[in-house]
Order: sequence, then structure tokens, then C-alpha cells
Amino acid sequence: MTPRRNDGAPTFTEQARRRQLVECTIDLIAEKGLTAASLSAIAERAGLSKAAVLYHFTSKDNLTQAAFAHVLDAFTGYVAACVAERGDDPRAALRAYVRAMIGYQRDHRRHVRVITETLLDDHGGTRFRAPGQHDVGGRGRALAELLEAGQRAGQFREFDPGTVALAVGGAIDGVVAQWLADPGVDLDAAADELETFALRAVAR
Amino acid sequence: MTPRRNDGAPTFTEQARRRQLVECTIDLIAEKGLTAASLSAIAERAGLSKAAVLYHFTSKDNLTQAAFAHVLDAFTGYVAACVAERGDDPRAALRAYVRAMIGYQRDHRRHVRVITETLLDDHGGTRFRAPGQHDVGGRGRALAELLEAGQRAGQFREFDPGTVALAVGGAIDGVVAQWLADPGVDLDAAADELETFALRAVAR
DNA sequence: GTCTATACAACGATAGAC
DNA sequence: GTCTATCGTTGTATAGAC
Repeated sequence: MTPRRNDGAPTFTEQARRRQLVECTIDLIAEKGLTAASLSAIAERAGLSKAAVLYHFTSKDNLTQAAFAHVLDAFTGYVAACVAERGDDPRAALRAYVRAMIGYQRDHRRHVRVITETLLDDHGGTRFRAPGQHDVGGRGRALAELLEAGQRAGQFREFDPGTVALAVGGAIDGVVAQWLADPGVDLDAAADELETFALRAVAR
Repeated sequence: MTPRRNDGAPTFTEQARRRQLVECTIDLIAEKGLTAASLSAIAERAGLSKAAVLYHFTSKDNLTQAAFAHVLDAFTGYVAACVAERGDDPRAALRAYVRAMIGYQRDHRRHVRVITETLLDDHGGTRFRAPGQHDVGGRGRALAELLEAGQRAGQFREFDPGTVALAVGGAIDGVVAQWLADPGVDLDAAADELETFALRAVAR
């Protein structure tokens, strides 16, 4: 009965509708926040009824998670590609990571808003994660492995890669969060600062 | 009419009721999260009706902000006191800051939960702040001034104190957030790691 | 398979009686 | 000062048209 179980053979219209609804949801969350992006508002923008939305997505949470995944995939994909380009040199890779993280968020404010809003929606637990720490798709581990590779290459000092990865990710999030709250700050200058900050912290 | 304007001469019962309601709110948020801490639930625990709660606090947001302020004051007070003890030596002060930030959050999980839950409640804007960055009471600036003092004393390298303060605060938040999500991690070991991480990053 | 229509409980908020 | 009664809106569930 429920078409969401029919993952093996999704209809054309089903696929198109899901994409459209995800798009509307992203727009609405970016514009007015998660709570203001009610099912009614999403349905109205998409031109259907509330119940029609719940036909394609079992719940509001289901829909917002789909929008979240869509946006996060683009984010992690971009960062991973940037880092992979400089995969040979650990120091360059770390710099590329910092620049990619900040550059993407600078250029995609609405996507960032969706990520934070969705992440911060309490999923019934204490599991609060800032954007830099979320381990969807193993991206949280990517930085830790980058750091570990640098240690093996003898370019970074001794430390626990997992903990330092959290620290570096958190440092980036902290600076970006400030920029989100007050776009007047010079994010590119902060990125430079952050680059040397991270390199100094892990250097031998 | 509304007693909340009457700040000059609050009734005894008024003060007591407000304190009681704030206490109930803190407990409920810590136990079940912000959304689950509905006005009905708070009223039930306090032994009054929903509307009676809204008499003492104009809105739910008003009440949760009061609980937030109450809890945050204790937090910032503790950290400020710890740092002031080592105010003479910038390096010791920075270490004290890191230890105090982590130590308090380790020992007061329920308070931390209230802070994050309240902070994350979207107040209609993009103003997302992680616990370490919030500038209530000028605590956000405290770290920046600490760093600046270290520069003047010639013990820290050249950098923008504001940006690096955000980075250090974010690094702490990142590690603590991971511990909140998975209490299995050794937070004390992470604190050691974070101490040298921060010192290395700002050293000449 | 896709959708409209309708109903429901719970929420935050308000007005007004006592 | 505290309560009851009520309102509009939210997310969700079900029935049934096409």
C-alpha cells in the first residue's frame, strides 16, 4: 500500500514529486526556519494538500531528513573532492579541508541553514552535533584519517586523531557560527587565521 | 496589570512562584528535552494550570529564557572564577579556561542540556550559537581578552584574538558535544589533549 | 498509484469570570 | 492572582474518490 516501501520500482511521478517536495522544503527551511516550515506551508508552496505530502513522506521528520541528506551529500562531496586533490601532502590536505569547509558554507548559506536547523531538531535525545562533527557518510572520520596519515608521514606530532579531529572541526564551526550570526565579519580573513591555527596545533 | 512589568516591587509569592517554575522547567528540559517540556507538563509538575504559568511568564519562550539565564549564570560564573585565579600567567589562564569549561560541563550534564536545548530553539533567526560562543554576560569576550593579554605579555604569537577565541571555544564545544552524544569517551583525557592543542595553536 | 477531504489530539496563547 | 473556556495551528491518521 504505502509507496515508500516500493523502493525497488519507484514511479516517475513519485520520484519527481519527492524531488519537488524536498526542494520546497529546503527553500522554506532556509527562508523561515524549521518550525515555520510546516506541512501546510510546504504543501501550499508545492501546490498540493497536506495529506498528499504525507503520502510521499511518512512524516514531517521523514521529509526534513530527506532534505537534510540531500544538502549534506553535496557538502561532504565537495569537501571530500577538495581534500582528495591534495591527498599526497598531509599539510596541504589539512589546509584544503579548512578552506573547503569554510568556502562551501560561505557560498551556500541556505544549505548551511538547513543542516543546522535539521540537526538541531531534537531527535528525542541528547545527540547534538554541530555541522562539522556530524558523521553521516563517515565524513566525521575523514578528518581523523587525514590527521592520522599526517602522523604516519611524520609531519604531525603525536595526539589522538579522533579528539583533535573534533577540535579542528569544532574550531571551524565556531568561526562559521559567528559569521552566520553576524555576516559582517570577514570570513576569508578568518579562514586564513584558522588555517595557521590548525597547522600550528598539529605541527611537530 | 501584568506583574512582569512590576519589577520594582515583586510580591513574595510572585518571586517564589517564578523560582519554582524555573526550577521545574530546568528539570523537565534536562529530563525530556525542550519540546517535551510543554506548558502543560510544567504546570502539572508545579501543581498549577497552564494559564497560571503564563500569568507569571508572558510566554513559553519567556520562561525557557529565564531558565536558560539562571543556568548560564552559574556556568559563566564558575569559569570566570577559575580563570581569575590564574589571571597573572596567560598560559596558566588559558589552561584554566579549558579545564573549567570542560570540567563544569562534565559535572553538570543537566545544566548543559538546558543550555543547548534553549540555545537551539530557533528564535526566528539565524542566530545559532554553540555553548562556548554565547556572549551572554560578555563571556564570549572573556576568552578574547585573555588571549590579547597573552599577546601583550609576549607569550602568544600574533593573531586576531576574536577569531582565535571563537576557534578555541569551538574546539572545546566540538569535543564536549561528542562526549554528550557518547558518554563513553574519556573526557578527562580529551581535556588534556585539548589543553596542549590550544597552547600549541597560540604559542609563539 | 495518486490525491482530496475530514477528523483528531496536543500545542501555545488569549479573554474574561471569580 | 488564579482559573476555566476557548481559539488557531500544528503534526498525524483514516476514508474514500479517481
